[in-house]
Order: sequence, then structure tokens, then C-alpha cells
Amino acid sequence: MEQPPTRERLVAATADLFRVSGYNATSVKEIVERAGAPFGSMYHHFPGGKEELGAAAITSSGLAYGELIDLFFGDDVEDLVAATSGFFAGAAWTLTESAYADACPIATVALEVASTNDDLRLAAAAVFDGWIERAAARMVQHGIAERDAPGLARVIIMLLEGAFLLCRTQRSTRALEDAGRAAAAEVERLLAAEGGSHLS
Amino acid sequence: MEQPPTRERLVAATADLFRVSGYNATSVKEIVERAGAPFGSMYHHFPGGKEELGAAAITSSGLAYGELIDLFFGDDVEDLVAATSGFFAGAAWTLTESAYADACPIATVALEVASTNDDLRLAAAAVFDGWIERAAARMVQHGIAERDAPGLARVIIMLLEGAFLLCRTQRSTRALEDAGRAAAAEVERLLAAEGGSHLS
DNA sequence: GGGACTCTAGAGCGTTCACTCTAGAGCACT
DNA sequence: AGTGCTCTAGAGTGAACGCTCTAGAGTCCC
Repeated sequence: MEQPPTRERLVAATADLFRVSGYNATSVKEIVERAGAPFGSMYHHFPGGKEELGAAAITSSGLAYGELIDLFFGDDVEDLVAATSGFFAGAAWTLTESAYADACPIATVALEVASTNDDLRLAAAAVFDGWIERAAARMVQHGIAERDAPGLARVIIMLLEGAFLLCRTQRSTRALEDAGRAAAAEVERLLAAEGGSHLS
Repeated sequence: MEQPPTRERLVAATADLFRVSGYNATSVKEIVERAGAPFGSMYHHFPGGKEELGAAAITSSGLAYGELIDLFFGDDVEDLVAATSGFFAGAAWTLTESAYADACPIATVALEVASTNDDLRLAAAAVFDGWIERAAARMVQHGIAERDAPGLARVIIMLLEGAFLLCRTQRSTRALEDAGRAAAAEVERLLAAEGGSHLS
């Protein structure tokens, strides 16, 4: 049975635990146990300790979840409004399937460290930037004006993050449904604005 | 120099620390030091320990911040769209004034405990419910259809929470500006829908 | 097959954690 | 003045924390 190298198993285990419990509630002991790695190996691969491993986990899961943007807003999308609704519906499905655990991989950590640890804060900021850039490019590809795309991308991410917060604490997907409707409406509005701007 | 009783000082200190650092990074020692209370007093007033005190802090700061909804969407509001923009602008002002520390008092804690502590999770859920109910009532008062109001209230809260997350990790108010614009547009859309529904 | 290097392995370190415990101060009522 | 109750006060406890340290296993090149 082949398995990924220790370093990658450590990062994956950390990312998993961060998603559910955040940074401070995740202990190094828990991480190495889940990764099936000895304690010493962790400090061999990450001399910077928990913080360095945490930064790697943020970056890694940020990249992995970023793929979902290309999945839902890919080249084959014809109706951007429907794709937006589908994006939020997919999030709701994943959330319920995981008993309200699998939402944003970095939001909890990002809030925990926002005022207390600049290295981790910047790692999270880079992930958000990457998502926004990626989503904005897809918006433009599907008919949104260049000038509106970054703002729209940000609004979609914000609605998703806000919905995850409400859904996880309330154990309900209602917020994600409302967020999906609002996001779709905003996309529709900006598509119409772009189409209409040709007339003025 | 009169000062509030010990119990209230403990709750206030806890709420302050939760807002900046969340639940797990806030130690009991830190709380009693900031409150200027002896260690034993804390366990006299809150026999349930850190968890009981945490729940009280969530409820207390939830009520305090809920007042802001009535402040920004009060009886004297004439233009709901402008009031919505003002709400987000106010949040941005507070955020920058506090060096990106004073955002949502319970979001960090809510995410930390969402999958690990049901008592605290439910305390946070009650706060969010209260905010949404309060905001929905104000929306109806200012011309939003009863059927649309809870969803709109939820969207406003989600945009605010998502924006706080982005703004705090990116040290920029851009997300709050985009969120304010999107929220105002959504309010405008639903006001028009309600106005238009009289014709059909 | 010997040496160098990477990685595994886990016992042990000092610190901090949430919490318990006992003692006494302050105050109200009699 | 004495009794009973609320609240203050902080030293002390066992457990868990992140991390360091030394030792040995595995692997590749010469």
C-alpha cells in the first residue's frame, strides 16, 4: 500500500484538523497521530514548528479549494447565473454530507490569527487573494465587465463565507440558499448592466 | 470611582478578548486580570467555568451589537438603500479605527466551537437569530415585503461577516465597500420588486 | 563495507492551562 | 455582639501544551 510521504501527510492532517477545530484547538500531538508520523519527523520537516506547518496547511488547502472555482465556473459553463446557483448548492451539499464540518478550510484559522500572528494572517490573505483573482477571471470569461469582476468575485466569496458561518452555527442550509439566490441576482444585475452599457 | 460589579466586568473582559483572539486563545488568567477580579470570584459567579462565562459573553455582546441594527435602520430612516450603505460604511470606520480588531464579537468563537461545543454553538446561533429577526423587522418597516425580509436580513449579515473576514485578514476595507454596494443593490432590487408587485 | 546524510522515533523538558481548595473580609439582620 | 451568607483572595494541582534532544534506522555514493 503506497502512501504519500510524511511531509505531505502532515500537511493534509493539519489542514483537516484546522477545518474542523481551527488553529488553537489543534495540538501538535493530534496532528502527528493523525498523520501516522513520529513526533520528531514533524520538527525535521518543519523546523518552525506548529506555525510553519500551519502556514503550509493554509496554503495547501487554499490551493485545493481554489480548484473548485474552476470546476464550477469552467470553460463549459454557458449560463453564469445558473453556475452561480450551482456553486452555492454544491457547497450546501458538501456541508450537510459532512455534518456541517466541511466548509471553508481556512476561515476559522484566519479569524483566530487575524490580530495575533502576522505570518499566518498573510498566508490566509494570499489564499483569499488567489480565490478572488481566479473567480474574477472566470467572471470576465463569462461576460462580466472587467471593471465589475473583482468586486463581484469578492461578493461571491463573502456571501459564501458568511453563509458557512451561519450554516455551521445554526445547523441549517437556509443561509446558503439565501446567499445563492442573492449571488445569482447580483450576477444577473451585472450581466444586464454590461449588456445595457453598449446602448449608452 | 464607581465601577460595575465583578460579574459584569468579567463578562465584558471576556467579550473583549473573544472579539480579538477567539475562545481557545483566551485564557482564564487573562480574563480575570483584565477584569481586575480575583481568580476565585470567577468560579463563584460562573461555576461552569470558562464555558459558562464564554456563553454569557457571547449572549451579552450579541445583544450589545444588535443595538446597532436599530441604530442604523431606526424609525427615522427615510431611504433604506442609503441606510444600508451607511451600515457598511460605519462598520468600515469602526474596523479601521480599531486597527482591524473590532469586527464581529462572536464570529471567531462561533467557528471555533461550531463542531466541538454545542452549548457555545447554540449561544452563538441564538445571537445570529436575534440579529436576523431584528433586521428583518426593520426591513419590513421600511418597505420590504414580509416574504423577502428574513432572506434579505440574512444576506446583509452574511455580507457583513464575510467582509469582516476578508478585511481583517487582508487589512483593507475594500471588501466592506464591495459588500456595502452589493447589499444596497439587493435592497434596491427587493424594494422595486415589492413596488412592482402592486401592478401585477 | 564504510561514511555521510536524511528521516524516523519517542522520552523528557519547562511552561501554561483550566480548575479546586481553604481562608477570611464585608455586610445584613437579629 | 453574634450569626449566616455572599463574595474576595490566591496558592496549589494534575494534565496538556509546544518543543528539544539524543539515538538509531534506512539509503545512496564511493
